Amino acid sequence: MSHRAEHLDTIQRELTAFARRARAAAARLHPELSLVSYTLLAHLQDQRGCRATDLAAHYLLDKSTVSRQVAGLERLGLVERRADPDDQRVQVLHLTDRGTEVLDQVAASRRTAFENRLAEWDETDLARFAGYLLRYNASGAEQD
Amino acid sequence: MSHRAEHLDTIQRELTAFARRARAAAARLHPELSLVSYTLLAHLQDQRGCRATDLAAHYLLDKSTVSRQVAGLERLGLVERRADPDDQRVQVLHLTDRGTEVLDQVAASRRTAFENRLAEWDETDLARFAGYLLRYNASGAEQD
DNA sequence: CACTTCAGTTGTACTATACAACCAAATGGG
DNA sequence: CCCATTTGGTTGTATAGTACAACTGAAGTG
Repeated sequence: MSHRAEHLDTIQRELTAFARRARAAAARLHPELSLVSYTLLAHLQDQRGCRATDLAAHYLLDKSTVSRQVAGLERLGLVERRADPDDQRVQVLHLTDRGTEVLDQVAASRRTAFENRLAEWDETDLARFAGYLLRYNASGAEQD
Repeated sequence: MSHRAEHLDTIQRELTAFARRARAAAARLHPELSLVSYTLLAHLQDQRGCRATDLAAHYLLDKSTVSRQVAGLERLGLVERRADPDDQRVQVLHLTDRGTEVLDQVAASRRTAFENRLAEWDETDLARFAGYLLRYNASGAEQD
């Protein structure tokens, strides 16, 4: 096998291994906020509110899935729905204060976990690794 | 925020985004073999057979989960159980010919997907990216 | 030989997810 | 202006993956 093919295989294998473990690991670290909930909240914070449909489109989830996730987050008091004056069908989703608080806390603890894990890496390697991940994800967002 | 912290945030965000999408993407590509089944089969091929308990330990899965996954793979005719002459409790799992065939086929198609996605990358970047992923996964396998 | 450990299965429950059917609001062409 | 279509969202139903706990049977150990 060529070097190139070996690298491709390694990348495939290691990304797969990571994907397999990530959800469970996130759940162990934060039983109160699944990986999906976390990303939805983070997106709401980022966008300063958006519609359920936007979340579904962005994360390639079915609208029913988003509907139920949002319902759960609302039940937990982390998200609130506001009417859109221009379109009565639309609910604009926003983080509540509590939602912001929980999200910040979970984000901080995740950040700490990453910091520990990557403590030995020098800045050059971190920068390159971050760059590669961005590049990888930006290439076929539609595929995986 | 320091550069270092920014890189850490990017890595966190991009790995999270990847993890969120990977399962669904794998399922779309191969409805007949989920990401989990695929990794279990690959492990069996790699190890030339092993016990259910080994799979559970290696992938941090509950033994009941593995038991059901294996049952499914056996039902599909991809895996067979052999008695361990030295220990009547143990079932040594092996790929069947059909299992090898299906695994090779799926692996090839996954490889093609990765090749397409990474077609523009030069070999140096591939090698570095592969190295970083290995290093990342090798640091806290127990965490995530 | 009795107690404990180990491999694996089964019962039960929960989460994430999809697809399809549905409802209500908005929009656009006759 | 009205009805057909589109759009945003919910609900019913089904499936997969997972965990935990209770259990069975075999192996090891005092």
